[in-house]
Amino acid sequence: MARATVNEMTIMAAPGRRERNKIEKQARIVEAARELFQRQGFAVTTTQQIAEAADIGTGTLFLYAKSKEDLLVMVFRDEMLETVRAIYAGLPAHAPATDQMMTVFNQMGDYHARDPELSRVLLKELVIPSSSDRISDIAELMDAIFDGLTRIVSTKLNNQNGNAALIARSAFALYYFQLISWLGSGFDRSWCMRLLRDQLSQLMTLESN
Amino acid sequence: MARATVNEMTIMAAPGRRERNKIEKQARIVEAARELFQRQGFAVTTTQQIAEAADIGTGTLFLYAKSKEDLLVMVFRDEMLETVRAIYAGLPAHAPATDQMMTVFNQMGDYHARDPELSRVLLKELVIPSSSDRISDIAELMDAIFDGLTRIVSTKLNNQNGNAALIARSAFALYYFQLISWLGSGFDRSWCMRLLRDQLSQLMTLESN
DNA sequence: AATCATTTTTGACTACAGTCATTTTATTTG
DNA sequence: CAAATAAAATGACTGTAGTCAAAAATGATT
Repeated sequence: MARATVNEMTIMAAPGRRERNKIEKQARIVEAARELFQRQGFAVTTTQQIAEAADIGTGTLFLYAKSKEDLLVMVFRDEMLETVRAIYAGLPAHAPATDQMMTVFNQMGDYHARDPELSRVLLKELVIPSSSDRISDIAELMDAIFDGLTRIVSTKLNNQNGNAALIARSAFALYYFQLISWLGSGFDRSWCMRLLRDQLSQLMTLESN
Repeated sequence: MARATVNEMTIMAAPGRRERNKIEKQARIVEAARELFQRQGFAVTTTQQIAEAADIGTGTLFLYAKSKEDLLVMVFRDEMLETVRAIYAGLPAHAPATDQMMTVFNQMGDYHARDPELSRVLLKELVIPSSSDRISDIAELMDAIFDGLTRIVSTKLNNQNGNAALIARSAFALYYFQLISWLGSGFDRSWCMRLLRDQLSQLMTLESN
């Protein structure tokens, strides 16, 4: 009878009402945070402002993000994944491995150069995340980058692919360190990039003989 | 006469009273901070507590450190420099370069393992320092590490030393990234170290042929 | 529909880092 | 030595991130 029907609907919509509300709310929060961080900067934006813009209570915000910094990672997460994929997609196919890698890293650099202030805070949080949720998010992002690099390395490599993964990881570590030198310690960007190129080409020379 | 004598003394002690007070006060602050951070942990220690333990006013603290985190870097600065020098001094002389480097990095790891919680906060601050004073401090520390690594690399290397410096820098970048993976993202320490060893030996193989 | 149980939201509240106008202390000058 | 100047210290105060006990919303059960 009617009862059964109602139950069915309830069950079908089960991962529904509440779940969807949460997702939609989370999206609102992230959007509000993005807009405010980008327009005003991280430091001057208050969590109150974000909560207000997302039309939720102060306390609610911290059910969705562990901290203000955590929020910043949420904001960047999708955008960075997207960016990384776009970079790999538009890669000149038949260039030497070092050049290809430098193209990737330069474009990632461009991305951070759009708002160095914000990227600085982000980097701090990427290094030591404040929640385990964020650790997985970051791992996902890094894996995407690793995979791309591994592909670049292995196509240019005649030997086993166990090495390719290791080299890709090394390449990323080298990039990361230069990123920190640039954004964190104020070294000149192009100086860092030149150094990185030297390091990468050294890394690749080893394997190509 | 008396006047002349007084003037002389005043002049001789000129880089004196005030300067010495400041230096002594700074030392008291750093000691107080060290003791409290190590005994209680960074998060639960308040700047009030530190000021009180150093026997100064709340506001005075921030004339000597730009922030609570800055204070932590001050605490670690000398101790780390010391540690690094000790590590290099006690290095087994005739081991392969990779082994020597791993000895260095393992001992640095031991140092951080004593208080991972504190090292986590420290690492965050090393990556993006909050004052330019600290940038120089950190640069000094890193240079000390670089120099040692460069020495290791160049003794084991037949070719030019321009390469040695570059390799040393790469080696450190690889270490840094594994340190972050371990302390920041919770990867297993020995897993990170094994990976690092592979990366380093790959790096060194390149040059030895 | 009414009741109960569970999950989610809320904003008043707390604790604390960092600031700043005022006061204290050291140094210089007449 | 006293007055004037400069440097350093101070602690009451502010703004804000994050908490938590109470309330509202949702869903289940009869």
